[in-house]
Amino acid sequence: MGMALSGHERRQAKKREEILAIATELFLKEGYGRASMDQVHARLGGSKRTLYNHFPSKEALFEAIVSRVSDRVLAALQPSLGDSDLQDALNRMGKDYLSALLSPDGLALYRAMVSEAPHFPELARTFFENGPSRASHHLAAFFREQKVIGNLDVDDPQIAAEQFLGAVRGDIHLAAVLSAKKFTSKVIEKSVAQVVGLFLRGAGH
Amino acid sequence: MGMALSGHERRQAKKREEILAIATELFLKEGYGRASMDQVHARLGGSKRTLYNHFPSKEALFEAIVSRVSDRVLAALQPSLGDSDLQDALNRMGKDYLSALLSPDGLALYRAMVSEAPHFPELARTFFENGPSRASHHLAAFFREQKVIGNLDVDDPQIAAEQFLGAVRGDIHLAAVLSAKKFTSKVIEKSVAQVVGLFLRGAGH
DNA sequence: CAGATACGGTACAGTATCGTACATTTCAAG
DNA sequence: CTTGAAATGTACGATACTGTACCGTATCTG
Repeated sequence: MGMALSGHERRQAKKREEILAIATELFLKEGYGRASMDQVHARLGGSKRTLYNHFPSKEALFEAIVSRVSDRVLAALQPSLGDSDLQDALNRMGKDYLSALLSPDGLALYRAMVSEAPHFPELARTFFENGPSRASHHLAAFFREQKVIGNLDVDDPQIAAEQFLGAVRGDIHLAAVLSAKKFTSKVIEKSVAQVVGLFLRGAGH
Repeated sequence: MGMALSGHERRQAKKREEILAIATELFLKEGYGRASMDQVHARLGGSKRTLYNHFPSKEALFEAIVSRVSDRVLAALQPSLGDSDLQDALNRMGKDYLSALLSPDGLALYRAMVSEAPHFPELARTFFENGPSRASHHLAAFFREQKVIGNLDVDDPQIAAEQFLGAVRGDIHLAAVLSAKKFTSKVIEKSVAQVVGLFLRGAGH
């Protein structure tokens, strides 16, 4: 790894980044349907041919964008489940999870995937696997550990994890997706704390 | 109510229904952006002018569609919380709620609203108020009753209701939205049952 | 320096979009 | 039967979209 890049390759990579940066902003803001290659080209300047040299079609450009933003957002979806207190771990985990979902990129990515899933089934599939599914599996593994130790008593850790995260999303996530209204971290923390409280009373010890 | 309809009014109303039926199918299947007035006109037959006489613009037609489908779907979101056993009531309620969300119209409506919320903020607002918000308020009222009776012990019934419904949705709803995969009622029932079980252990008595 | 490669700028094809115009025809009411 | 509203059929504007063609310029490599 770390292959030396020739001048042309560096130049090409730089243009590619420039295109992706501009197109990402536009696509996430306007959505796939309303964003146009002409708009990308207008903000990018230069020739339309270079744009189509880097990305042979609008779909290809969209897929590249989603792939990049996914990596950026979904990385924050499997936060540290440290070895501290169980309650603290769940609280921090829930807060990080919800914060990632409510970030501008998180919301835009969610909208884009829900909107275009029927036309990009493969993309939707990998999004689900690497995003929500991965997050719940991560938490489920933690639940299994805690179950072995005896800190937790749940039937099916996998389903429990999915439902814990669902409860954390609550109505807040959908409200944010629909209205672009901001939620303070106070509200997030309080909501998460109540989920954790109820969950531990139901499954703790 | 029950105003006598003249012949012209009946005729007009019938055409309006015909347009709405065709357009609803198309818009829910293709989404607002990909569906076109020309497609509606092609399937409808007749003149384009009549189409535009009933609905002055594509946006107006979309709003009428969403309003109708909302009424149809969201009616099933506040199912009966009968006066029977608490556990049974929650199970039946959760199953009805999730079934409505996973119905073809429920999924299509959800996709449409998430997709177009930025461009139809007013519509998105009423959708949220009459849909998810109303459902959680309905359940919260039930929780308050049960709290008074002493069957339930929750801090904030409203938040508890939102989180209960969020847990019921779990990952199933998103998976259905993204992949159009069907879920059997067996899976739904089992998932709901586990939520109810955990919830009642945490907040019961 | 010579040749290859990427980039710039503009024009264009071909199609699709929303919405309108206009002359004609069906249909219900008085 | 007369009158007026609703529906028809089809042709258009005007614009926007994706993707291509052509030709000149700049930048890196050998």
